[in-house]
Amino acid sequence: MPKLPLDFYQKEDVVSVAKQLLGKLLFTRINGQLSGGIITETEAYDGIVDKACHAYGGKNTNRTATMFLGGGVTYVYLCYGIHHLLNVVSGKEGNPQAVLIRAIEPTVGIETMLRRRKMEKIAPRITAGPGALSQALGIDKQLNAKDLLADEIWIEDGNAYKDEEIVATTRIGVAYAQEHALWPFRFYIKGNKYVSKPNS
DNA sequence: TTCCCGATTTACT
DNA sequence: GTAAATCGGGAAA
Repeated sequence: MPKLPLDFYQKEDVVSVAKQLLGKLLFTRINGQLSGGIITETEAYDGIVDKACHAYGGKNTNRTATMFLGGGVTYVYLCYGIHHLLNVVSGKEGNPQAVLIRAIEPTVGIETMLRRRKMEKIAPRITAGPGALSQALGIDKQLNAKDLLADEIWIEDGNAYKDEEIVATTRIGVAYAQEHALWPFRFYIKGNKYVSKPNS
């Protein structure tokens, strides 16, 4: 499958990008180890107007500078001192929008993922959840601000899902964002097992 | 420089 | 169901 083109990421509508990323194929090649799978769950972070977004209010710091880049690069950061979270930056340069990749369904390099996660057997929890997904794919801060059209981490075209096959609900872990925590910016594929929280 | 806290996961009680 | 792990960013001083 071909990689997604730059203009896919540079659309200004981050919610639409988040929905379209469902069913696409995310891959990493770390130290020659290829692994990846189908994106099953995403969340949108809508730049300066979104209290849950790190760049809310136009906050541009060492960390958030990555989100101000043009769409088509990664934004990886450490959360709770333990977990690396993978985002895809979208929108035009200067507009700090991003899509958090929360879960994938593994298709390639499953042995590699099992080893990284110290698991013996495949189970949905291997890549269901943003911290778990990053660990399985070998993602850490070294992969921040990488070009998604290069050969270290990239996304290929795949399935497109219709609205009725997508569930839209509230984001997770952003209660501090007050009323914005209620925005239905989390999307996942209906019925898929590789989703970070129990379907409801 | 100090202090507080997080876009989470996992191991316990 | 609840809590501990763990470190770097960001705001205050």
